Amino acid sequence: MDICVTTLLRDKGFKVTPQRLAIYSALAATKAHPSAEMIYNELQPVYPTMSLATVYKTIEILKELNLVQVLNVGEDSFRYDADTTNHPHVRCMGCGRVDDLYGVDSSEFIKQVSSQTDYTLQGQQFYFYGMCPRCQKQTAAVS
Amino acid sequence: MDICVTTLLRDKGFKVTPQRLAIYSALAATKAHPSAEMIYNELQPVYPTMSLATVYKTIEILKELNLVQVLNVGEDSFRYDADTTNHPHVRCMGCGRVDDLYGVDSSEFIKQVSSQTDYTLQGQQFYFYGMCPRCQKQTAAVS
DNA sequence: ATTGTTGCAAACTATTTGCAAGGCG
DNA sequence: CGCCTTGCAAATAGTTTGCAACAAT
Repeated sequence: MDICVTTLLRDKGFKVTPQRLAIYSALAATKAHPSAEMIYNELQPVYPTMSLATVYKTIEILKELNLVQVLNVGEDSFRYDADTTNHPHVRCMGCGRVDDLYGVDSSEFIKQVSSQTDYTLQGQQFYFYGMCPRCQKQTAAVS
Repeated sequence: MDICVTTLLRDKGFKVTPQRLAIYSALAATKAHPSAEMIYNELQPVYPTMSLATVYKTIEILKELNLVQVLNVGEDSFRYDADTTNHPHVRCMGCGRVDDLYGVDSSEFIKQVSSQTDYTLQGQQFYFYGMCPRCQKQTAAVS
C-alpha cells in the first residue's frame, strides 16, 4: 500500500516525505472519514511539529493523485475518504459520524438521471442523513 | 405566495419585515440556487442598507419554516433553494451553475439504501457534477 | 546542488454574534 | 410601549498562502 503511494508520488514529481506517507496511512487506516483537523490531531503524538497547513497541502496532492475523495456532508468542514470508489455516505444527525453505504447499486439511478438531463455527467455524490444505531438507542432511552 | 410567508412568519412569532419578504421573494423567483452573497447583491439596488448578516439571519428563519432548503454542492459557500421538494441537483464544473434535476424517481434507490443500512434515514441529498450544454459547446469550440 | 517541502504566521472567506438604534405588533 | 429585528463591526472557524529554513532526489 505505502509502496504504492511512494511510487505514485515520485512518478508525478512529488517528493516522498514522512508526513505525506503518514497522512495517507492515517486516511487509509480508518473508515471514520476524518476532517483535516482530525487527521492532524491523530498524528500529533507521532509528528508533534507537523502543522495543519501540511495536512491541507498533502490532501491537495492526494486528491490530485486520486488517492482520496472529498466529502461535503453539510458540516462546517470537509471530510476525506481514502476509498475512492463512488459509494454513498450517511451522516448521523445525532453524533455526526459519517459511514459508508455499501451494497447499494446506484447505476440504474444514475442512468435514469443521465437520460433526463442535457448535462454531460462526470460524477456524483449521494448523502443520506439519519440516526445511527447507537443514537437511536440513546434517543429511545431519553424519551 | 407572499401572503403565505407573511402568515407563516406571524404564526411562528416572527415579525414580518420588508427585508424578510424581499429575501424570500428573491429566492422564490429564481432557479439559480443563489448563495447568501448572490441574494445580497441582487437586493442591493432595492435595499441599499441591508446587510449580509440580515440575509443569513433571515435564511435561518426560512429554513426553520421549511421555506428553503440548503445545498452543499461542494463549493466554498452554501446555496439556497425555495423549492423544498427533495430533488437532485447538478452543478456545472465549467461555469458553476446549479440546476434542478426533475423527472427523476429516486424512491426505488432510497428504498434500496434504507434496506441496506441500520441507520434510520431522515433525508438525503443527491449531487451530480458535469458540464452544462453551454459549457460543452465552449469546450468543443476551444479544442 | 537543485528544487520541492515544511511549518510558522498571517491572510482570506464564509458565516456568526454582540449590541445599539430602529421598527413591528 | 415592549420586544424583535436590523445593520454595523468585530469575532469565529476552516482553509489557503508567503516565505525562510530544511530535506529529498
